[in-house]
Amino acid sequence: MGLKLEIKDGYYRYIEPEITDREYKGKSIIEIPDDYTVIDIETTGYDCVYDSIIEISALRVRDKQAVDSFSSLVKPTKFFEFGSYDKRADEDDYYDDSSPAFRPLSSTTGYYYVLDFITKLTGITNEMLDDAPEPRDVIPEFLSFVGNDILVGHNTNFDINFLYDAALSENCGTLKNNFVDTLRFSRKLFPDMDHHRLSDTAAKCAVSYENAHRALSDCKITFECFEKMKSIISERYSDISQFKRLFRYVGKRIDCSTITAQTGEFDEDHPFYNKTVVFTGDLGTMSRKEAMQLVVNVGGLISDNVTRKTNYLVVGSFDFIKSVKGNKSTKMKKAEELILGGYDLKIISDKTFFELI
DNA sequence: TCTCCTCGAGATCT
DNA sequence: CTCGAGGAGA
Repeated sequence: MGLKLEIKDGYYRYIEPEITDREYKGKSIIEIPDDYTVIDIETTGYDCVYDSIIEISALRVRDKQAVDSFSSLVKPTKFFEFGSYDKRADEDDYYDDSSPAFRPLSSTTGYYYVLDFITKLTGITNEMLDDAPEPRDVIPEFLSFVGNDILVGHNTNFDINFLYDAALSENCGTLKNNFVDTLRFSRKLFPDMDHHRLSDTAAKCAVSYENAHRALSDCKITFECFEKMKSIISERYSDISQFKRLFRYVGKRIDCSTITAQTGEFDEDHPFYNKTVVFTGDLGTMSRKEAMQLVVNVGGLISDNVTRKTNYLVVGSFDFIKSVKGNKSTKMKKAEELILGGYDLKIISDKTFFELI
């Protein structure tokens, strides 16, 4: 969000989006440490290129207990020219000219830090930020407070990116810490929940959500949620490796054997009756599973791979499948070989398939 | 059957 | 960002 312009030396200029690879950034890890530091920031918006950090907090935890905290407002590095265009101007919530928070920061400079909806959300006003410490002072303090701890937060990647970039631009060290994301934990532990926002997770964990949306409050909420989730993990799994397995990469496939006919009677003259059909590529309007179901419903057989038993290869589009070499998939090449070898196999387009079915 | 890759869809952070 | 779907290759 925010305008793509920055005021410098009395002029404004457009900010070029910088592409940073954040090469020293830590990894999102699945661990349940008893010693760690919870972090949270408030910002002027979602976009770390156009928005600024306005508050940083951290809560140090030792042996499952909160033992120390850090919290500071931060003077924004980017700001808006008063009255300048913003794409969200049409949305009522974002502007309220009568609100004191909307007043320009200074009548002489005529720009402001936070839009009204951020003040409504966090309670942080332009006036508060006018007196806030500079990032060149806050960022080093923050980095020294967290040290080498594992960082914990809800969707922490958001915070880490802002903080990493801030450390980079203030030239005061690098945020290399690995981090644990309570959002990922919440999704795996409570898969039935519709949403896994911090508020939802707190409700599920019976943690008070009062005073939310100030950085230190959110650290405390996140801390309590994390400890609660840790105890649920200990109850539910005999060791952490079982829990970690939930996050393990699994190449999920449609299990053909689970797709069975929804009717008992088949038309034995149907072109797919008792024929083995294999799909390759994207069918567009229909998912592969649905297409397989149609085949089985007319008495056909389905399989994942082209073999000598295959009778039809249905070819969808490869437009968005970059891993296909030279416009032909392995299944297609194999089918062509088999046809040359005299097997009863036809390659048909998805369009033909839908006509036949 | 397993792993790695790429893509799109959907969700979360302020 | 994460995750699922699906192609490729071992």
